[in-house]
Amino acid sequence: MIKIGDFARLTQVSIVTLRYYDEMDLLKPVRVDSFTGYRFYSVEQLPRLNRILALKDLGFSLDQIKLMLADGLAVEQLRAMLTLQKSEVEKRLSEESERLQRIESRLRQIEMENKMPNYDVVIKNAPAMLVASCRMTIPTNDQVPQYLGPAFDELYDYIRKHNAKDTSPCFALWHSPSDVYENEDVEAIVPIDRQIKEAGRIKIYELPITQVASVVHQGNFEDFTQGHAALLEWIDANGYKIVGPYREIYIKFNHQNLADTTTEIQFAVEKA
Amino acid sequence: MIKIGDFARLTQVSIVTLRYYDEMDLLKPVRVDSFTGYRFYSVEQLPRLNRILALKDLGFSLDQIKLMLADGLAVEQLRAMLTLQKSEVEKRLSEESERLQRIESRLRQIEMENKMPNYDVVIKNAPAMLVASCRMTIPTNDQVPQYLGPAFDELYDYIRKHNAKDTSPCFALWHSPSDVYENEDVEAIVPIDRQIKEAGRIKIYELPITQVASVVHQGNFEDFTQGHAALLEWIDANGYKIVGPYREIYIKFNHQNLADTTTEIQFAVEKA
DNA sequence: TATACACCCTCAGGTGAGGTGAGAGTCAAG
DNA sequence: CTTGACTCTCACCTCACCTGAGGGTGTATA
Repeated sequence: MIKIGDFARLTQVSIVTLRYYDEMDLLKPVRVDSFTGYRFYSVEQLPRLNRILALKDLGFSLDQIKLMLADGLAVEQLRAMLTLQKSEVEKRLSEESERLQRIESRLRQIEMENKMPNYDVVIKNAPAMLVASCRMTIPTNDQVPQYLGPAFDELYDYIRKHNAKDTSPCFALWHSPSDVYENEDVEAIVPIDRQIKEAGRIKIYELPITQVASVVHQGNFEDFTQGHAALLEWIDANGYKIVGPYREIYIKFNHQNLADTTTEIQFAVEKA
Repeated sequence: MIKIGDFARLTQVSIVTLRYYDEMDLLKPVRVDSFTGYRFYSVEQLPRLNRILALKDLGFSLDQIKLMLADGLAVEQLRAMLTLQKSEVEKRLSEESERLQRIESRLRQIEMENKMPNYDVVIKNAPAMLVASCRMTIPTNDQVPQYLGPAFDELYDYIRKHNAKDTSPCFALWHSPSDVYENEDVEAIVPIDRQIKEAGRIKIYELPITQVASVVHQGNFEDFTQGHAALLEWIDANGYKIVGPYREIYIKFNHQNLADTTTEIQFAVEKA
């Protein structure tokens, strides 16, 4: 019979933890004095406690450990739990190593520019949505506004006429690679709230969910290339690769004042 | 002015999280209606939120992020925080990879024996303690009991006579390498609660804190070699190396019934 | 026998980064 | 005026413990 303090010293496990394991039914004292409530342990409990600690060291939760210590658990189940745990640790491992990569890349940027970078790249999922779209070929890059403006007007007119509504900001999709500046294959898109029929060059379809790397650009359209470049650099430095079209989301657009503009730019990416 | 739900959709951050960031003073809505309590955000807040998300992705806590977003923070401090974070991620990375190693080693063991291994190895710190010790050379391995028994008797007699008390179970330290079975250099040790003077072959000193790999053996002394072997195997399979003496801690010893015995065996180790 | 001191108990509350659910108020469209 | 979508606050949950308050227990010493 060993008092909790001595057992704690013996095993190098804190008294609080031992009481917690008691409460969780993981390791019950062999005897609890019904008058004083004192817990008494025995050396025979050392192997069980050590198994608990060893499994905790493998990253299992206390609930899982309780399961694994239950009698009558088949070896097969044990093996399955270990295999599962192995894959989870592998996942965490790769997450941490990507994190490390991101930190190092940001440190390099700070070394070079001697300030916090202007753009923060975020990985997120562009949700699936129903859209009205209008796809076209634009001869030269500087004609993009002349082509996109009317296309969006046409789309908004069309969906209003068909009693649908836009659910979020409109955007453009570049299907051409990002280093092509002639005869670009561009799609003007407005997300809408209900299925309507197609007409002429206006198509209605469900855009699937897509993982994207994104940055937000504020201010003049002309500085756009900076954000664009920062995003491409980040994608490259952090081990992603571009797997789909480039999006420009017109979150806030002010005809009067082009400097008062907010645009999100995104590339569909995957881990390389 | 954007309502919280739209802002959440736009940024792919949950409403609950946005409210939490408001409460934490990380990202305050630009306006809160004083009557309804409705929060209103603006597109100008997107870059700040994206910076928060990017830093969170680097593994920083919200408190740290708040610091990093405060104006007037020098680039030097930023760099320092990133460097610190880098080393912490590196630590976590190596912890996870050791964890993975341990899981794999246990899986291999299960494959081989088709059951959960009998011994669980635990890494812990043997605490620093004041001890009375008696070191000797034992000619052959089978004479160990004949030498250790009287030595412990002598030690317990001595400390009782000098008004000290033992604070935890006695143990033996093997200073010879574990593959030597002749003229072994062994030290019998009893931890005591106060400084007393030395006499003859009895030495009093402070044993320093030591990292050890340990297993508990229950039952017959003869099966001892199994635990011993399991421990050595584990140390090898998990990337540790032995850096100090081998300990045998006599947690429970029963002269009448040698099968009713609990012993902890430990090797001083370090990560290889 | 009084007291000092080391132990032990339970219970409440905290950690981080949100998630869940209840109950109630707000807003726009039909 | 009702419906349905949206928003608010508040309280409680997660996990593996840790901290502290307030009080009881056990043993050695003055």
